[in-house]
Amino acid sequence: MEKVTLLHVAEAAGVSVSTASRSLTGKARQYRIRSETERLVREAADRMGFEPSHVARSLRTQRSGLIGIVVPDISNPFFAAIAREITIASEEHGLSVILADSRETTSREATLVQQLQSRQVEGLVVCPVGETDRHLRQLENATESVVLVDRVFPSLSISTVTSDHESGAFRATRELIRRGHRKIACLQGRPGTLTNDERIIGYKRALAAERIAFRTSRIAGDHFSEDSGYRASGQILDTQPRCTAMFAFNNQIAIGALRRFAERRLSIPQDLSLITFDDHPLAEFLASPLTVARQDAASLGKMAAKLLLSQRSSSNRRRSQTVRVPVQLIRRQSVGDIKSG
Amino acid sequence: MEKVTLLHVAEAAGVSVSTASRSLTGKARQYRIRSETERLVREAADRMGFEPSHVARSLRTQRSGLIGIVVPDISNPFFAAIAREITIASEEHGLSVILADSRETTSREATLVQQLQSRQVEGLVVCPVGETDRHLRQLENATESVVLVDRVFPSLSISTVTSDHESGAFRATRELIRRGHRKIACLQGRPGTLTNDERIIGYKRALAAERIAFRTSRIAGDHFSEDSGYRASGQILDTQPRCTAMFAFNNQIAIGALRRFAERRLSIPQDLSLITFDDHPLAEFLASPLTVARQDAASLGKMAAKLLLSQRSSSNRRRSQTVRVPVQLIRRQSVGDIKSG
DNA sequence: ATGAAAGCGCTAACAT
DNA sequence: ATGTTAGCGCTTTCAT
Repeated sequence: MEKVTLLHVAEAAGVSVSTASRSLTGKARQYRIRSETERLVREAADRMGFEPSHVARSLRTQRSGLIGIVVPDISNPFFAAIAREITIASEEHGLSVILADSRETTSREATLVQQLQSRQVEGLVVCPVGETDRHLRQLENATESVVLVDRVFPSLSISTVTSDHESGAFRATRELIRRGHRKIACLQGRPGTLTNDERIIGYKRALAAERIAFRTSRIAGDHFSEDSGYRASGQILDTQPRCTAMFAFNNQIAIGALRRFAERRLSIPQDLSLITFDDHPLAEFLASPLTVARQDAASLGKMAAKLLLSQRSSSNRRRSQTVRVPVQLIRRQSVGDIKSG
Repeated sequence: MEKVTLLHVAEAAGVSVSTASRSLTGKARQYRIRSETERLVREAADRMGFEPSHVARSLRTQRSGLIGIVVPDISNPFFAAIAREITIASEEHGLSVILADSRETTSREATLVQQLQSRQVEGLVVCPVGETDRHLRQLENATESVVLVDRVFPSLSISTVTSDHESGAFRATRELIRRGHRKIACLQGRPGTLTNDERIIGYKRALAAERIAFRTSRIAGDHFSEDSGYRASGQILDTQPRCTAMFAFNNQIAIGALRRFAERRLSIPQDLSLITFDDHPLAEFLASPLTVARQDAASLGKMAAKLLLSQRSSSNRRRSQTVRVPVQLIRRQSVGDIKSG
């Protein structure tokens, strides 16, 4: 099955490549192609199973019709939801999406971004690993439009959209405090990332508001992963036995903690309260339905798409915008009351 | 920021494009480029921020270094796991992956496959919606290597990998029967798909083995979706009140059923038993940890990658292979005993 | 109403 | 050890 090119179709239809091209790309009217001729070309193309080469077209037009998305973990429902919204919006604009998973690895993220760029993507959405922004600096003056989502870098002059992490964490922590908890541990994600550090700030602010001392020893964990959640919760259990509540900084971390609690036969909220950043489709059906600070992933995705597509068309490319999306506290049953005193 | 091409780099380094190309693509040795020259080119490229155009390269070499994956729903952990394994294996072979989500829509699937083909992908893995195979027939004699996964079409001469659905469903149903259930409903997926229909066969075979009559009225549902699971479970509850167990044909359907049960204040397994096809990372932490017929998504992905990559290199392109992956029954607590009599 | 031809950026014969 | 050039398949300007 050798490939059929436009030239083959043109020959079969007895016309030139230009006429063939114009007939097949809907420019027949514009170029006053006889409708009879157009029909001939279309039929030939169909008959021969012609598939235009997007590669050649992209090279010629300098447009790929492609949007690139890079996420740290596509199996995390949070990122899947973001990617989905961007995909839907892009398709509405006749663009297709290519999705890449950096697997929480900065070097892979750098490679993927480069690859996407050299595929001529017209837009690029990156949910960065967040560790460092060195490899993203070049995006500041990229030809394609770029949006950073979630673990963004405010120092870069690139449009960003992320949740209001500080306020979300503040409210989550305050919820715990209101229910009588004073010794609250954080199962954090990757330190140094905006999302992690802002959540820490929110947590501290809530403690301070109630004059509860902050203790470094109540913070554990190093990645936004199930494994980190598992290790961190074990560490807290071992070293801070008087903690009555834990605050998991994302859904993966929460799963790790859940695994640890199950292993130690600890039940929630009787033995320990748990509050989590990020909701999950199954969160309400868990043995103890999770109380969460819910990020609106769909809104994050929609906003990212909006910025991306508006930058693409209009001239406000160089104006980098910043969007914050509110976080919603959803009370379920994983937080219990502590009798004061 | 106009784009820097190889020509610019070559000029800056004071060499020809060919020398520049060879220096940058690691062919310096092969072409006996002076290492001094090579360094010059590399430095110029770095300094100027040269990004080679993959598009031009693909057009010239007729190779894209791209593998395409199409799945019906990337936010389903089952498909995410498959995609991940294929991605990992592909990257090991220096290929990058472009992932597309058909959102359970055949027409979108057809478009995506076409798009990927015209981007010159060297390999294509499709997890079809499964409704019809018309749009996939042309893949039988495609130039790139193709593998179908999950809801495959055995009638096509394309390599396929899928689970042993019949045996999985047989064992799931038998488990229910052994625990004393006789009136067992199926919350099915999309009828007509291989995975659905083979599971129905397994279910019927298990009933027959115990001389339990099969009733069409105990089958409900029409899609592999949460919504279908929600509707189907409602229908069964309303029309088949004496059913003591339900068999959900995938994890999404199970979530829908869970939602329905919660709404009706039905608890599992006290009021009703539930068994599910597909495991889920959170399945064990649910209020009633799910007993499941677990598909080995990682193996499915690995096998698909293996077939894909072996077809690509070797000459056994035209030999289409079929792989079946075993399904494992995992007993947790969502299935309870019914006293006989 | 259609054709010829240039050229997108790269690689790889084929020269030196 | 390096340069020249053809050409991948398409779109589009410029002719006619």
